Amino acid sequence: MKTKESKIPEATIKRLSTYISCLERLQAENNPVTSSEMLGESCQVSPAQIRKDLSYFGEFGVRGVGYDTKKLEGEIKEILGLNHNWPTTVVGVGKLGQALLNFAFFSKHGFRIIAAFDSDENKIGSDIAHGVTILPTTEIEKTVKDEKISIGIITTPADSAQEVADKLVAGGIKGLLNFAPIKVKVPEIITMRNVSITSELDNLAYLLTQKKR
Amino acid sequence: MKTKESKIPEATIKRLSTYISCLERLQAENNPVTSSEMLGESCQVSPAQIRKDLSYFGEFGVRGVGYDTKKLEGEIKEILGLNHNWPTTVVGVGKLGQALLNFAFFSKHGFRIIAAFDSDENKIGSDIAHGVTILPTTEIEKTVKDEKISIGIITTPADSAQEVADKLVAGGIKGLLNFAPIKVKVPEIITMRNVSITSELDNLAYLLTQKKR
DNA sequence: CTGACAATGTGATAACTATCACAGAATCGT
DNA sequence: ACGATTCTGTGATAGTTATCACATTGTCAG
Repeated sequence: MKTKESKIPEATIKRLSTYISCLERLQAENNPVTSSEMLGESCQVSPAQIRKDLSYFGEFGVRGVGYDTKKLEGEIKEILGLNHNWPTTVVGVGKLGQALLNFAFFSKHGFRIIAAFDSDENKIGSDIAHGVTILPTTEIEKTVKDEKISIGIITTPADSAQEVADKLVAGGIKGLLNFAPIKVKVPEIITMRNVSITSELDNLAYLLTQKKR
Repeated sequence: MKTKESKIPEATIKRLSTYISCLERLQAENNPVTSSEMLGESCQVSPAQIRKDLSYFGEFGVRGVGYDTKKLEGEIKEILGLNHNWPTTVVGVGKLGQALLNFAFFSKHGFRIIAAFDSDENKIGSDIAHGVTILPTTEIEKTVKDEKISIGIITTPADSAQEVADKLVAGGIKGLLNFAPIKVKVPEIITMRNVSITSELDNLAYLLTQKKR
């Protein structure tokens, strides 16, 4: 895989991820080969867009034929770096944290959950995390350092999110995914993404309001 | 509020939602008035961007002074339609569904949870939904119709998401927010948004992979 | 071997979004 | 009362992303 010099639109990366699941579905439906048109149909993206997205990274199809679904899935996973084995942790074992820990997706995409943390003593050592060890949040820095954990997922309430992020950063975390409804500040070097459930709902409200007119 | 004819960038709408929570924080920190610079600092958006975003909808500030934090928050909620009291339902009372039902945000932003649905009989009538009635999924169509529910939140596993969406649509739902990791197909008239936790994680993996080079 | 065909890969173009820079408007001190 | 000051609102501009259209390349039948 040769990453062509220039920079890739963020939207392209987002779509690559959806292509993976569409390719999985196409395989399950017995399509060893697909076209940009068929794939586009399957994931609601224009065929030209798909070809353009892929062209940033190389040539994966065969002209006049299409794409090998299985091979293309592998190529995209390679591009996204899903074949690295990312040591991951979840901080905040509330309902949302439990939902994530219960999520088959992780192992399939190369994320290995090393540990979970919570500030509630009653949860320490309990079985709610599907086999994952739950440690007190005081152990975050040490554990991240010792286990070389590179990805942290924050599923705490808003008011402890910043504090938890600081601890993860102190331990040497590389990337953070924040579900708490607040903007967490971290040093430039840390890769940070926020998932804002609230803004998705607000967005929906806006679209519906518009439609009424 | 006068919506100027032209169409608004989706990114603008996304940001408006974050402005709300930043304005709340600024108020909590005793700032009755703020500037585009201070607000920008607070939510990591450029001052020019904020002014441009607001300018699509009217004039909300005072030149030489800034914005009344409380008033601006109200104006943005008005723009987004968060004062409408949206009857809402959650389908799928697993961990993620429970997390959402437990989420104070809803009432503050005008979403009123009318009912929740699950296919698991043991959950019907149980107390896991924070006071919200849990009904069997067979009741979806009727309830949505009777209660005039306009927003549906899908938090089922992937394999029942489409089926559930169909029932909601049959009941006359207006907008859907889908958390299931699959693209659900609905008629054009329905407003649909997908929250893809998987693609956020994939995105993070990609960014980290890049950084290594 | 060759020509008809099918679907990719990509340069050119159009559409959209963000940034810049400054004119305009309100406040405050003297 | 007025000039200095401040910060908004916005037209112009630059930058980014998606779409289009077609040249290119591989397949397959006869």
